[in-house]
Amino acid sequence: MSYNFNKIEADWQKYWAENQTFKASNNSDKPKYYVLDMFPYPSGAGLHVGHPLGYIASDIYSRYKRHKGFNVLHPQGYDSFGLPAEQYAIQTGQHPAVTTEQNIKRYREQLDKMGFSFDWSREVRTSDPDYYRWTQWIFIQLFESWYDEEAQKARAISQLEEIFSSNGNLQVRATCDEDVQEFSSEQWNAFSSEEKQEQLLKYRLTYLAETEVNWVPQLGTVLANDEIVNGVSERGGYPVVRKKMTQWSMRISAYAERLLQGLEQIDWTESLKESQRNWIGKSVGAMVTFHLHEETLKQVQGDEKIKSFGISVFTTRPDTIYGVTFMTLAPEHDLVLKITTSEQKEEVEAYVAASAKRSERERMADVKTISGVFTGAYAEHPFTKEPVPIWIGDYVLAGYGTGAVMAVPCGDQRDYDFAKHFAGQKGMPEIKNIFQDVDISEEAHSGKDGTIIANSGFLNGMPYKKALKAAIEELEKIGLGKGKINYRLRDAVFSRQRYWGEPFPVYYVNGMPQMIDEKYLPIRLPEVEKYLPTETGEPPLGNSSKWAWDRKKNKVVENEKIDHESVFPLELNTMPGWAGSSWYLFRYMDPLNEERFVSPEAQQYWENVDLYIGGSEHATGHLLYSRFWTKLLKDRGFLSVEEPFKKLINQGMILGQSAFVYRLEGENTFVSKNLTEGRKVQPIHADVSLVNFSDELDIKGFKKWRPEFKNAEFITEEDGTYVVGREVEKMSKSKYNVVNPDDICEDYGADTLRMYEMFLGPLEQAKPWNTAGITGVHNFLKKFWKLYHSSASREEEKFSVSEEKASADSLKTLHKTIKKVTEDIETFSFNTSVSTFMICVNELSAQKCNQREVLEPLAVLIAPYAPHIAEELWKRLGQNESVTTATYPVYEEKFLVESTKEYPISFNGKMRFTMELPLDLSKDEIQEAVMNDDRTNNQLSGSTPKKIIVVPGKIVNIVI
RNA sequence: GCUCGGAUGGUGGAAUUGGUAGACACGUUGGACUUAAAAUCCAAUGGGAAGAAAUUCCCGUGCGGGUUCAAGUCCCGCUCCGAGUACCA
Repeated sequence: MSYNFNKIEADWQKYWAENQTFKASNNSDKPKYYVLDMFPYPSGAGLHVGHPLGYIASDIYSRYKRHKGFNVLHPQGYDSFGLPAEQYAIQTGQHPAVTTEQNIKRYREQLDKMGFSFDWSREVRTSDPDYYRWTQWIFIQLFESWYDEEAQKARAISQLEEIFSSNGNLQVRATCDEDVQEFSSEQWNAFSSEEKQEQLLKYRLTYLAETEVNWVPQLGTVLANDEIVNGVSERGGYPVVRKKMTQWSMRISAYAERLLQGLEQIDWTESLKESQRNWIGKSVGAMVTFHLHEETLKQVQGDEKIKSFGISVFTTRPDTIYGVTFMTLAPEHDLVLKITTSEQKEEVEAYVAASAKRSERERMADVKTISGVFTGAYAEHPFTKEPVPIWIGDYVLAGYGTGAVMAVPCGDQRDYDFAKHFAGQKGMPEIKNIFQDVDISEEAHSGKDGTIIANSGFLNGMPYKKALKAAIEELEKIGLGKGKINYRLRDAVFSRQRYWGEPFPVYYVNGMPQMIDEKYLPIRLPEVEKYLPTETGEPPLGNSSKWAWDRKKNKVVENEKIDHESVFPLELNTMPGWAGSSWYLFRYMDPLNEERFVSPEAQQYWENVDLYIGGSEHATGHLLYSRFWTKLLKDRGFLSVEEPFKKLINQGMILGQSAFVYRLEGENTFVSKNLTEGRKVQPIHADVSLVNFSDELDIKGFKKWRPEFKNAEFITEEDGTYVVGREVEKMSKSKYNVVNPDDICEDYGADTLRMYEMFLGPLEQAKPWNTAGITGVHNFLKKFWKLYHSSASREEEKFSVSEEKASADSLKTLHKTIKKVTEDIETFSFNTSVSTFMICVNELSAQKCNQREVLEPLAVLIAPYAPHIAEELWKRLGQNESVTTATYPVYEEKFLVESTKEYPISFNGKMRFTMELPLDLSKDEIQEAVMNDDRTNNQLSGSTPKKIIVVPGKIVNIVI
């Protein structure tokens, strides 16, 4: 029997399923290893060959670890809440749960065909109420937590209440809203319970607040910053506008420092860590208060707050404070209209109005244009007490720092450009230079090293570092500033005005949010007629007639029962896509637990993910949020680990090879690629399945493909073929370049697909898919199969393995292969191990090796890569148990010991010939042997070498 | 602009961390088997020059320098491509 991969693969997939071969146990004496893939969103299009790349790599590693004696957890599930199913529901009325279910079924079929060693008994789906019950529960934990900056951890909100009632909030160092008012214990205790709730909300790690959000009208929802790319929505590419809305937010900013520091402890790629560092955006500097100047104070008479607080700015360069030439406020800054003089009023108001109208996108697109207006107002320099003119300009962002900057043109290029642009105008003084011996006539001096501060009072003569420290100390002394660390990381908006997501376990009493007791979770998604927003503009859940909470009966009841006494309205928003994916890794550890999201025993056994494989597009979204939730759950005592993913590898994208046909403009005639020159043609995507390996189009198939091509004419090459153009693009339906893994499995088998995907190139690298190359891998597997079989005739192939001793050459080949493949797996260089297998099989075939001594370990060695063929051969070798239970072969040095070496002999660094010499020769002996060789004399042609370098075991180089 | 990657035959990609550049595969060409095709097997294949031939020589890892007996690999300066980020004070 020849290599019948379809049958073999179906048989073994069935065997694995029936025997639960890959079921992981939570009790084992073996060391544990947890391998996780980023779970997929089950889209309607199914999987294409790009998706499994990471799954194949993680599967190889999982299988390898099992052979190495580890108890491996390798689960899979679905991120099944999400926008596409809901958009589809809006168009067709089909319930998202129904389409999601169908898509999952299709995904599962596709995944099963590829022979993955997933423990499906642990499958999770984020849209399953038994799962999102715990997402809701975690939300409640966030609500019941505050961040204690003293202890650098989250604590229970009840402890905060105790502190308030005994000491007020004056001594509390917590991460909270900016506008918290100060209160004593007496004041706190006198608050009504509603007032108390209102205050606590400013401390909770998830809170309801009116924030400026990214609103996408076309999607009818808000999105978080990481879901916006280049000013448009990541999904769909719709424009984003700024809008103030009351939304749930996550106080992730509390964890900024720990999220940053934690990166040092984990084994992720440097580029990924760098993305997170940039996103967190730590800058160390100082807050400085500029009081308003006398003249300006008169103007804001009566506003005591402004009078005493002035304008605060954040700066990373307090050492340059004497270089402050002016100040700039963001146009949205609260103070702008209050301090503007009547003279400047008209101009300022016009500017504010104009910049409010500009969208984020416009502002971003147009960075070069410098604009701004003088307010007519002046602040007072904290040290010199001199007046400092106050400007507004939209290069200052309202959302970062305080929305105001002290402008030091001599040290900051943007301030410099602004100053130069408005030089000579009213309110723009000469640029102050406070750097010793530095020329600033052309540009600002932003360097720090070696710079000496001058013209700066007490800072004169100090280098950067010293001046920085001295300035902050002095500011603190006079009470006008203090050292401060600022982060770019914003709190994350957590509400979505969508249907297909987790409902919040929240109802409202007098507008104040209340958590539903965890006993009554899950709060299930209600049924709705329509998935669009309501006529009054409320989120889709507003369409439900049964969406109210009965506090006495503790259940969801009809809206008409709302009386605000015992029945209250429920939250209409749902949670964002990243809610369920922020903690799913822990659920796999204990997926059926009905008491907890994960039991402490299961979690402490599996700890966290040892190896995580997925795409780099989640760098600042999912990967940051799940780190945040893990830290919170650890702080609150529910987890024993600080980080979710110890090691992370990003797999590169597999790109499609689009095919193009060239249509003569305005005609239905297509010109073959090599004849397009000089003709006006339009390239059109053709389906890649209509093109063969030699880029020739199946003309008949093309005519049938789409009705408009039925009568198409073709100008072909001389031999009658039509050649298409090729281009590498992202794989997508609309480009007709999608290659389906099912078809590959059908034609070549899953083992071929698995090995070919690995063979394409390094895991992390993006690479184009080219089906043509797959025959190489397929032929390799056929040759591999033949090693274990004898063929008397073409049809008759019998299993045939000899029990005799293998030759030294064969053992050497085997052990060389074991060594290389093991090293490659450990370093995730799967592409080179496939080549190594090919070399091995080529060598063993040439040696006519068929000894069990070699072929048995070889079957185990290849099992992680090509599990089906390995199982079949293992069985034929007479084994009763699955090959997955076999121990990994051990490489033995003794088989590789060489006695001679083929020395490259080079002249002036260029290799001219090789010489086989015993390895135990000394330097001098080697030199002698080389110098006595005729070929050496030939190369020298009479001259004497200047120098001879001999590196025993490596090379000989003769310098002439 | 900044940050991080990358550039090697017709193609995908190897190269023990300074030591035989192009492993392995695809493609191409030639051959064997076959009535024929497919499949399979064998051989050649970085570019160029000389030779009947074995063979010999020159050029070659994006570009320009450098270090070294020896550079795809290390150093300096550029070009191009990709990813992330974007007025972050």
